[in-house]
Amino acid sequence: MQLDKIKYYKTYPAGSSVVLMGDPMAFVASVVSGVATLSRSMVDGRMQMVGLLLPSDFIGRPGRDTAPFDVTAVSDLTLCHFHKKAFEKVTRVTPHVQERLVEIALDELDAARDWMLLLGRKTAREKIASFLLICARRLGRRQGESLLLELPLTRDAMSDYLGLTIETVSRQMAALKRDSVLVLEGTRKVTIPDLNRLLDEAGDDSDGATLP
Amino acid sequence: MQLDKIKYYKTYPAGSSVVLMGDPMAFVASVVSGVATLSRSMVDGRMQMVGLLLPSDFIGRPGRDTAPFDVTAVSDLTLCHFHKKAFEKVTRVTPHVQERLVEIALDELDAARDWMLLLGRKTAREKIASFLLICARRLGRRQGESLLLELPLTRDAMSDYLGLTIETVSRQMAALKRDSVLVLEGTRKVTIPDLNRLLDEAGDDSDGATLP
DNA sequence: GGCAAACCTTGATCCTGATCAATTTCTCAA
DNA sequence: TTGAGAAATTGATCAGGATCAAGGTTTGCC
Repeated sequence: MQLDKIKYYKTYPAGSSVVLMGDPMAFVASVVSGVATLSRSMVDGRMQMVGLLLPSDFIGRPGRDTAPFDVTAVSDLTLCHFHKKAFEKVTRVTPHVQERLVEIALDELDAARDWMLLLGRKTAREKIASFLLICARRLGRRQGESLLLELPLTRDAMSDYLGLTIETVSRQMAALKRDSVLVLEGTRKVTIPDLNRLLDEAGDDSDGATLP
Repeated sequence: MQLDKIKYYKTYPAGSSVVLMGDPMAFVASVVSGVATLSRSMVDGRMQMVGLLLPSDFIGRPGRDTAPFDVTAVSDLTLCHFHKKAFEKVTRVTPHVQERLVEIALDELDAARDWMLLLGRKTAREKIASFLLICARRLGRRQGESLLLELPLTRDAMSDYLGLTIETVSRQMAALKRDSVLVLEGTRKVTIPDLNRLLDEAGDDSDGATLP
């Protein structure tokens, strides 16, 4: 499609900033590899992650000029960029792409609203379970009865995702491990022996987890 | 515009349900008068408001069939409906409207992300102050130095908005009143003598509040 | 391999907001 | 105007998660 002509790749090292809040944001992009986060923060340093971007996810705000959040590479990250102006010129004459953008925005909105329920009403244990479930859906690989998963975030980033402290994350991970809801190998490799068990722990209405 | 031909009005009494989670949602609409809320809830009854709709706001999910949340009229409510199919037929050939839909979705997404920061990281007092600020921006009327405001929600609905209990909402309202951040006349009428004071209490980076 | 820095865990204590329990104040219909 | 139900306030107590404070483990660099 026409978009192919205006794209270019760019990489960011783990920990580096892609965009800072308030910066002009002259591109849209999609994640090729690696993990990025969107976050908002308060003057005193408190911060809340408001978006988690995995490969194939879209970053950008067609029609907007400045970023209302920080975008950070939490692992080495490769983005496929499009100059925003050029991108907009294409979309303006391609209703199909416009429709897709509405689609993407609504998906993010749904995710944000689930996340709001998590932040506002779930217990620490439920938050951890919910997060693992979200990761499992995107990154999990079946292995016999159980599900193997490599966490995309550090404990610290998980605490920013969930509105908790790092200590509480650590303790609840330990608790879920103690209760055999999960098996840990190191800090990032998680095995989930029984997905329905995890679903219960997350407190979600169990519409049977469908997975890759 | 073409949309005028396919619209119709409908009213809902205070407290009634407009759409239930999982229901097919064959319309899009905009709020003419009254207040509606979007909310998600858990099996055990815990619930979190995820959207607050005031006059001129848009309800609906072009391209989606079922509602992932409850829509409730919290006051008597009048909506201007459009059959979704007809609406989609119009938008498909009207890039301008498509663009507007992306715009609307991104606005909601920004609001959802601020809301996430509030839910995940703010104290009860900051939550209340932030909520009053949001209301003030949409509904406040200048009166000399101060700002007059009629709250669109009960204490109970405020607690669902903020991820608190009704008792905490009541106590923090009392505390802000005690500290002269606001003046209450009855439970719904609020006067804000000094908006910057409220801004400080909300913990937001103070980009001077601009108001009607 | 050795070392430093980052990352993670674990324990003790504290505090904010939840919970439980009465009242009190509104609202509005008869 | 009155009375009943809804909405809101207020008090006492509790508990989940934050905070403070050490240690223990990885990771990666020289």
